[in-house]
Amino acid sequence: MTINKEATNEQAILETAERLFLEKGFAMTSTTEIAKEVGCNQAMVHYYFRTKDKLFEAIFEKKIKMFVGIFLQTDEENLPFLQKLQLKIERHFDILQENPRLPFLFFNELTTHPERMDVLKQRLQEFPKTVFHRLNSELKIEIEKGSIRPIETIDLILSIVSLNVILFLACPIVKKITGMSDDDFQIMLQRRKKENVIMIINSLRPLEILNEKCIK
Amino acid sequence: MTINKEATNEQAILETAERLFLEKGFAMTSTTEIAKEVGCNQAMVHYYFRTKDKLFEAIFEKKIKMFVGIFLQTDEENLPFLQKLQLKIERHFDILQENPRLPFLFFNELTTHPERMDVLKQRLQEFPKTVFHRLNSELKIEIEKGSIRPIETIDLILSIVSLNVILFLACPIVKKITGMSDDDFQIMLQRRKKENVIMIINSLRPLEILNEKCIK
DNA sequence: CAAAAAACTAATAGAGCTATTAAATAGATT
DNA sequence: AATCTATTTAATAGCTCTATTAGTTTTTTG
Repeated sequence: MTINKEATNEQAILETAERLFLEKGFAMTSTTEIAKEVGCNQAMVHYYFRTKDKLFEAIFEKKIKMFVGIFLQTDEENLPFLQKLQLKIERHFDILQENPRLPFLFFNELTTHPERMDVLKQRLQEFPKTVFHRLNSELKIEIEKGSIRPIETIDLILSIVSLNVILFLACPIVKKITGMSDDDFQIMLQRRKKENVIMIINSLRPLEILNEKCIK
Repeated sequence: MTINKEATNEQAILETAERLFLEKGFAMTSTTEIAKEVGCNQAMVHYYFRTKDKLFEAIFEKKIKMFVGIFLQTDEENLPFLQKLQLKIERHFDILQENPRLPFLFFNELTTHPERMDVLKQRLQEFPKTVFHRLNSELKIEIEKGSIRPIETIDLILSIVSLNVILFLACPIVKKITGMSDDDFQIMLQRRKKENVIMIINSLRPLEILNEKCIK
């Protein structure tokens, strides 16, 4: 019990802090509040983590590692391009669903504390150089074959991230404005996951007619 | 000069506050800082706006009005559906380009201060009932004609907003990670505006082959 | 020009927050 | 049991922030 408890207090602070930071962001969460929720003295938070900032960075870095790690998974699949793409989109969506508040935290903290981007950049060093280039070369092949329309790799990535992320970012807003229940929102999420795949893959089809008819 | 200056001080506070709130959010901006930037006494901020919260809401409501107002513009256009859609997407993107920090402010403040959503909801009352339904009925007609694939109206709206918004939200992150200059970013924005239109419109084409080949 | 109103400021109350310190308690070790 | 180490706490220094108050300066107005 005691050995457990010793490990438990530091862990409890970490977990509570994570929850509160994700809920309300760094600025709106105080060490006092964290301690109150854990049920310990406020000084304990500083005993284990020295500063609020260090506590945050411990959590932030962990989340970045987790997030990036999954993308660095080697694709064991030897599938056609579009099927691989579909799996990637779905996997990305799944990660978000498991960490629905992560986009908020990332955008919010990286915007209000640009210096935190250094951790991110350092952590992401190899990310563009592997994931990006892998996707890039596969994409170029498909475009040359004419099986998908011309598109910049960065645009495709941005579009996938953007479509997948929006509902998690807008979740409180959508719920409030539509008066939707949690269950309804979950249903919407499921539909949205499929819709995003269709959206992306359909949007990659060669243009032809479109050029004449719609885009000036 | 004096008459000008009197009107000027309140105005200066409003403008400076707007800039700082957009830059760093509500929590990270103090009335002391606003006053310092304006070059006036900190009590002035409270003289004109009583509380920091009221000052924020004055700005927030103005921004919402502006943002919603543009969408409520009657579409004088009597164009084919897809061309109208293209114009809407482009107009939406333009508004964002003129207010690049607005998405950050909206997502950030509505998430950390859910009570602010009441202002938004009240302000948006007729928005869904006009814009949404107008798009909805036009969309259903096109779907029945078979000229575009089946899609929920809310999904289309979310996709447009999401694709248009992402770069403005991710701006600091993208700049930092890619080391891109401001000019390069502007170029990217221009490309992205076109890409989003192509993306959306292309993604609305009927499915057929896709169903068999790619989506299980 | 005198009185009234408006604009402005210095000072500060009062609250909350981070971080530290010094002391107390509990657990492990010899 | 005595000592040492790790954990925990109370107290508080020191800071920053919001908001108010009471008084001063400036502008307007009769």
